[in-house]
Amino acid sequence: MEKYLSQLNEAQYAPTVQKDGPMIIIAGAGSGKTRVLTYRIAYLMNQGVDSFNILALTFTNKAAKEMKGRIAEIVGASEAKNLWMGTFHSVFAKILRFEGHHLGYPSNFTIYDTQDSQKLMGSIIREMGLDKDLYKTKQVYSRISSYKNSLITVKAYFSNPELMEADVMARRPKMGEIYKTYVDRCFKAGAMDFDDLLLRTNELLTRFPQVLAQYQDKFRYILVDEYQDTNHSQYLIVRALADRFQNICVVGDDAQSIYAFRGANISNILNFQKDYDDVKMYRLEQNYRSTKNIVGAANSVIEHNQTKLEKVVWTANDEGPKVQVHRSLTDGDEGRFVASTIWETKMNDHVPNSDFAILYRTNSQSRAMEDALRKRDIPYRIYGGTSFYQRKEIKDVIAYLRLILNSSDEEALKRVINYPARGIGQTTIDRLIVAANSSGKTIYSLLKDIDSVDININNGTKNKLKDFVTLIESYQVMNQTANAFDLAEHVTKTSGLIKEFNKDGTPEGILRLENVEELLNGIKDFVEGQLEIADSNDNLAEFLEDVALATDLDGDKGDPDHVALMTIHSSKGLEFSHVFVVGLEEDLFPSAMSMNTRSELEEERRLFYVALTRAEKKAYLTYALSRYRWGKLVDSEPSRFIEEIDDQFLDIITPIEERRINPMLSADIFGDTPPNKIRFKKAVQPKLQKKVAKKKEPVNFEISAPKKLKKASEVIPHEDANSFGGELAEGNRVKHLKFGRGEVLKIEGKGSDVKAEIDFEFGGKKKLLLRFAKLQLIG
DNA sequence: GGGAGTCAGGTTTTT
DNA sequence: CCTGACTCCC
Repeated sequence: MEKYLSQLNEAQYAPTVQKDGPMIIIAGAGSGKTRVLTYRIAYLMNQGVDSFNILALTFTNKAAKEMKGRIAEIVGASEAKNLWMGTFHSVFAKILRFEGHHLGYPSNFTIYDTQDSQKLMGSIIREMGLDKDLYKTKQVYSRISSYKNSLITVKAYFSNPELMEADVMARRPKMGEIYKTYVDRCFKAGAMDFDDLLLRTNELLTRFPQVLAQYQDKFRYILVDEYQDTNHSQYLIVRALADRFQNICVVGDDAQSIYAFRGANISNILNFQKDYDDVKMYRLEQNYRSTKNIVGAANSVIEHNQTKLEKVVWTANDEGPKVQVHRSLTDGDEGRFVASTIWETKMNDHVPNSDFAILYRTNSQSRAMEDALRKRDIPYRIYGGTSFYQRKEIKDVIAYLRLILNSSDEEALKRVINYPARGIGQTTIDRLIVAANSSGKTIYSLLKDIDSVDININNGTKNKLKDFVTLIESYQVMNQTANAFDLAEHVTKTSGLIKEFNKDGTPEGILRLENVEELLNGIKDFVEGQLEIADSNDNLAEFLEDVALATDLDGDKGDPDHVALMTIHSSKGLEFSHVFVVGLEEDLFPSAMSMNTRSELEEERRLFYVALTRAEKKAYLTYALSRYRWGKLVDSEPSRFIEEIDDQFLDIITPIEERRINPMLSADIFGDTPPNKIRFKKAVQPKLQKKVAKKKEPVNFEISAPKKLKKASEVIPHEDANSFGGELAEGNRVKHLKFGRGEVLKIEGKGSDVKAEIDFEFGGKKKLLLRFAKLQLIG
């Protein structure tokens, strides 16, 4: 243990070895807070605290897993195993499995994900006959979610005239009724949504003092990471649990609070000192991660925020290269710049792919990056976005499993009752829902006894429903003895799912089958992993819970040497030696949706701060003058955040090729106006933009279906015939009007069909038909 | 009831 | 551009 403690600096050491009492650690980016948390837990155990008595709440399950691994190295794996570590959602889901019966939930309750919740709300809105344009599912969802996260139950809602008034003013007078129906339906389905996992925990701890006492006694030492991103519901859980022993350690950085949109309340961290007596406050201000230039740039940005705790993040690290700002013409060019920079850096510095991260504001930006990376054969992985478990085919399989485990699960039932098609149509389902609502029974229980239900369904359909029940029941019988893997495999084969996916021989269909296969492998791994721990057959429930709460960050499979692509939100807590923050444009970052209030804008700024401080050695900030949005090329302006960075930390680059193409740009960039103050938009000539727009196409050239090949020919300049004959050879250096200089990598084809694959400095690798390409040999 | 074809509408960010 | 909801015909 001593050996580990000696690795800490003074500021880190003090909070690590403060065993008891409430404490807050304000930890600047890169200041080693994970290390403090890890060693602190090890230290507690070393001081005789039972590992069963420690609860650590992290932001991702991956972070928990990693931390557990580190702790295991120090105190031994068998001890570390007993620690309760994980996200709020996963930890309290586990507790609710044990204790949910107090609240009337079965232990095998389903966890509804966002999609399930929204579908249910959508159908409630439809059933109530409300105007779906007025009651937009997503808006209703976020409204209800925010009630829940603020602990406004249905009852509290109806006893709060102000809330009801607000919804009436928003022309949604039926909000309360939707809320009530939604909650009832979830309950009847034996389902909790994400917010319920916290809300119901609060309910449990409030209504059942003996349960509270039990868990207070269990969790004598509580640690909360990323405290700045806790919402009110989470805050109350922590307060309740920590109330007895007050051994509560929270770690966070107000400057990195980026989850207000899902109810995170920055005042939780700002007011922590008022919540407990005699709070010890520690500050970690030395950054070990990044260079002076990166830290300086990040500091100068966050300076612009009004709401913040005073804190000076500094570093003793090298100055390092300046933060590079790069302008591109389009998002496609931006991608190519990033890809070619990665490629060059790899060549020059011999660094692995995993040293690079590309961070963006919205998931949709990944596309252009992917295309460019693929063209350069740079391995990458996208984190977040539509995660594996959200794919339709995966959700289909999961829905069967959910229904087997909890036949009240309405959303699962609706998903699979007629998929694959078995002659049970919407009309039948609607009638069943009506009958279920009026009788207070679940749909499945009606189905089980369909003959005695007075319902307008013909006998043919009734038989189909009976067959469906028989099918599910046969699975349920199997589940009593078989393990989750065998069951899942059996289900995919016998339900007709595999057949359904097989039906279309398209590449997408094959991909779907592969995904299902991957899911089955995942279940197998899980089952085998579980077998080591416990010999229970009841691992299906646990698997489904993991799936529901899994983040894409959690499982790191495949070749670990890849470039990481993710949203800035997902990148929180991670670090990379080279970081590209792309799409730094007004309306994109800061997002157009977040510029209405100062606090929204400040959150965007904190988000930018998070992005920048992920970088250890070098950061690139890129933006494009125009970008494809909904398939249309849209002009954009550089983000205000670039301007906000102190010039001394920046290195503003304009690609040579761009200057050559458009002299006006170079006039701007080297003119008297400070480069980062220029709005470049007007300097771009419309004509140029059109040409650039066409360049978007080759992106699809190699990777897409054959039908798109035709389009690619439009891209290759063919106004004039080729200026030179067949003397082009591999290794030649050539010059192209648009793509600049390049090296010929390969020549293929013959006659009028000779193609050359050329790696251009501006535009990357391209295959050009020599017949059309205007190439010029250069020395 | 099912399937193919059409059309509007949607992008912040996630457990 | 892509997805899902809707419509129309078998």
